[in-house]
Amino acid sequence: MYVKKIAPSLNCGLDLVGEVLYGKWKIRILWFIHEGHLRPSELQRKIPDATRRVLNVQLKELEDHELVTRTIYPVMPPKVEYHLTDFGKTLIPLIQSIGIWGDEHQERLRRVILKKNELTF
Amino acid sequence: MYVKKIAPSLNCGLDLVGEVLYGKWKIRILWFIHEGHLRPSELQRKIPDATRRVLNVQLKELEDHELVTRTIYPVMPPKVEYHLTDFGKTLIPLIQSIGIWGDEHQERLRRVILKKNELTF
DNA sequence: TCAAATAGGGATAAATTTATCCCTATTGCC
DNA sequence: GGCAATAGGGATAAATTTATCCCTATTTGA
Repeated sequence: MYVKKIAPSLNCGLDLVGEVLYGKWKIRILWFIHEGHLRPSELQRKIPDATRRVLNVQLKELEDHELVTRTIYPVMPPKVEYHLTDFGKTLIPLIQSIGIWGDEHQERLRRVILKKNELTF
Repeated sequence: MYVKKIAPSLNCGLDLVGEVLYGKWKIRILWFIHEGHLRPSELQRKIPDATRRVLNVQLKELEDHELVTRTIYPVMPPKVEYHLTDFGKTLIPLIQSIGIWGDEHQERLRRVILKKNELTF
């Protein structure tokens, strides 16, 4: 496991949120769990651009940060479900607002993002 | 300048938001500009944990993404001001909500973040 | 006259995050 | 019997992001 060398900034609310939500897929993971995609394999299908490995890593961090719980069912083949904690649920309205903002400004966002990258792909 | 090798995911609103807000200091930069800290040197004083260099880099990206404008005053010593664009201003309510959530859950966030890192520092 | 403030960029190193690859185990299905 | 689905972890490479260091220029003030 990677061990940090630089202490995080924890000065204000925004810093703290950054520490737990900063991760390429974390917000989407929380959203899809909220939508009822509870099992790792379902999440992977919903987020095909993320590798299985990185989903596991980020789920583990979300769990450590008490935003989700992990339940293991002792069956074979293995079955695991993630659920939002009450704490995690309090983030849903925020994530929803962010998603709505992104959807509303979709065309513009797509344009400015591609403009910056157009030489690349 | 760094050129990306992997195409970004641009499937949904959340993906798009991620592309423009993902950056260690971007949200805080937007917030402080909103608060009236318009000049690079002021921003640096507000965010001492970020280096001058990385602030410049992230401000440039925010400008490319049309969230802020950069105004150069032809005076000496140089004076530059950043302002939110109308587009950028539409993000402020979201950022405010995020900050409030972080402030409200400050103790808990601090605890879970430090728990994960306690072996490190 | 020298230091500090002002703004910013290039080159490179370091830190961090993601991706790739491979391995474990069990059950049901063809 | 072999293959897919299930869940996940270790080791390592690659990608990406941040940090460090140094350089340009000008004016004001000590």
